[in-house]
Amino acid sequence: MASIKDVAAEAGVSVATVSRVLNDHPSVSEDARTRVLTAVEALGYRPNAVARSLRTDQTHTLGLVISDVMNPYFTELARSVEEEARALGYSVIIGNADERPDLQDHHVRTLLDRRIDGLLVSPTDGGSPLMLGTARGGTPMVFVDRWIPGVDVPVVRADGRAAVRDLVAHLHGLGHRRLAIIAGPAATTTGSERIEAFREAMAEYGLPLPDAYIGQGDFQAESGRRVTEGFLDLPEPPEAVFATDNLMALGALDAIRARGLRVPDDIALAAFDDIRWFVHTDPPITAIAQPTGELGRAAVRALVDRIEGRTSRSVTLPARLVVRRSCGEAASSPKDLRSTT
Amino acid sequence: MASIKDVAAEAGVSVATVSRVLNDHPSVSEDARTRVLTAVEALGYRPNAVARSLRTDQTHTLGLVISDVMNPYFTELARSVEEEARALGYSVIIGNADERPDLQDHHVRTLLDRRIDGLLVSPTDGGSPLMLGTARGGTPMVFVDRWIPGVDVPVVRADGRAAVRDLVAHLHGLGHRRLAIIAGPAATTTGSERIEAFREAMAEYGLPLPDAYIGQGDFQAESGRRVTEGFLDLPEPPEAVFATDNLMALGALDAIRARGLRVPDDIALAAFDDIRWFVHTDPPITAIAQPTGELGRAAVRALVDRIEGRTSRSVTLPARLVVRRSCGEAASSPKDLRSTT
DNA sequence: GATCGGCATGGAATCGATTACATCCACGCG
DNA sequence: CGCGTGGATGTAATCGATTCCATGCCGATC
Repeated sequence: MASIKDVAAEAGVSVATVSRVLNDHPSVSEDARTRVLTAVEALGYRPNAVARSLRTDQTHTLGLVISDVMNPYFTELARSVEEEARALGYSVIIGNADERPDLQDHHVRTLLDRRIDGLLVSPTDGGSPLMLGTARGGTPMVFVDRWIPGVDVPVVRADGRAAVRDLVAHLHGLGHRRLAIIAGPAATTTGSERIEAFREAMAEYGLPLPDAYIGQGDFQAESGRRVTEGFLDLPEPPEAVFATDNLMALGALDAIRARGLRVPDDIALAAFDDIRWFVHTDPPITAIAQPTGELGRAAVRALVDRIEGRTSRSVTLPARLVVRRSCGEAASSPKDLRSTT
Repeated sequence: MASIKDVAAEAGVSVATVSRVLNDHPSVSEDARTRVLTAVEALGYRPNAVARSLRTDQTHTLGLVISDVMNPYFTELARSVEEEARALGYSVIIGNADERPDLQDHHVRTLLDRRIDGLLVSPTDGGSPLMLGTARGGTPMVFVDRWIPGVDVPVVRADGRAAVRDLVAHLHGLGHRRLAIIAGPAATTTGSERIEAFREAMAEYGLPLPDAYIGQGDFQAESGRRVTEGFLDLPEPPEAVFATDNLMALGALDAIRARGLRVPDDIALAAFDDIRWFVHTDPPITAIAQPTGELGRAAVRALVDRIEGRTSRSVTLPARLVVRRSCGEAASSPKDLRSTT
């Protein structure tokens, strides 16, 4: 592979001049510029990003550590992050933590070893020493979706509180009184926030929320199935189940099907995170939709602001309830049959 | 951030000795080793991967250029690639081409600029000059899922030919005679292979395949919708539609729903690529399943073999038909209600 | 006691870029 | 005509590692 030295030799100038042309420094003669560009073309020269990074201490790369790539919500997030980053001249390296703190640490470490310019994290847990150290240690960082309390890092997320209240209102309006929830890990902010919002909304409607109706999941499908089976085994099973993420909703659906029960006739189901497949499930699933793409883009903008020395602030966007048929009584208009992209 | 020089100073040895300890070179005294390790610990030193890469000309990084991350099939592929790579000591940088040749080229170029050790590609098209040049230029490379004919690069893929024949047999057995196909781009090998296999199978069963029943899609949901609308507008619409990827199947489902038609009563539907959501759609969709995880792992092994100087060969694994209810007449056993992971 | 082999270690070159500093030259002005 | 100014260019230091080569020392061998 041709190096800058080869280009310099070919063009009959020094490497400094080549470098100046490449970084369009003002003081280069027109003659030198064309000679260099011709040589670049002739040799098919491409600057070595590794060498450049070593010298400039910038990699133009962002790290994205995500809780679970197989979760369509995070896939979409990752996609929008990459798009916005590309638009701003950055590449993205994605690390999939698979909801495992050890894997999360592994990815943070290798990303730091690679000297990424900034880190976007959706933390799986309350914060390992490594994560906390990184946040304090000056690496530009932004939390997206989930965050770690007590750490001075901007957070870009959706607030589902109002939407959860709308959901409870919706269920209440349909006559459901015994509502159960499949919660996410308490160590995650989204996990605790969603159940808290649910609790408050239940209280608001004067509905009891017995412990038996609070199932502990881990944001993976299998836990949704397990918890739902527990609900169905109760002497008095709930009339509605609210899964706090889409994968657990999928697991819940599995469990309900396995018993030969029907949604929503036998039991209602709703989910946090709206994904396009929910339109096509049997029945279409009522869900709380986050502005996923906007979240990803805002997170990148906040991070790049930080990297490039500007200040950046936290961003909170609203989530909204999308009513479909899984809680009973179809919505009046047929609009919900459309995909929600 | 502490550098090797700081460690050397702290330990009272030269940088050479520090480097030897870190790369556990045999000839280092026990004394020096412990002094260095203590210093490393004390300073929280981590080697700078950028500098190391510049010197050794190895990044321990693989590039993965994928046609479309939002496609669950590729998401799963990416996940298994990352897992196997991690097990072998490599990181992965994913580039999402979004089925766009220009984006694909963009990612190949930036990956090469970063001097990745090897490239895994699922090409969107027949091969840009850049892609062909890279393949010829000695960068270790492996094609996965799709490939470019006439290029000397190992291919890791699934062979769907037998499964497509099984599908046609299945449809024929259910009494369907007018079968239509939503094909992928002819420029992709999977696109052309699938339609060819379908054609052969149709011939085998003595079924005609008029041009009107061959729709041209692009592996994205929207094209599946458009093509299916065309089918439904025909004076004699098909009795069954075979979408050659999961997103186009989703689009087809949209189109069918929009007309108020029902699957499989009014029209049968089958898809290439089995994804876990197909179990939960209304109705569950009959699909051809690829051994996705195994493909990803095999591809990484082949690539790493190449990188590390061993020889590597192409791998072809079989795909298989998973019968559900979308083509009519439920399968006899209820086994298909399980998730296929 | 001189020579030799081998181990531990340090000095310095190197990878491919960027960039501070020095140099040179042309031009304009007093 | 001499000097200052500024633009174009080259030399060399630098980033943080790895690694070749030279050196010094120790014990073994003759």
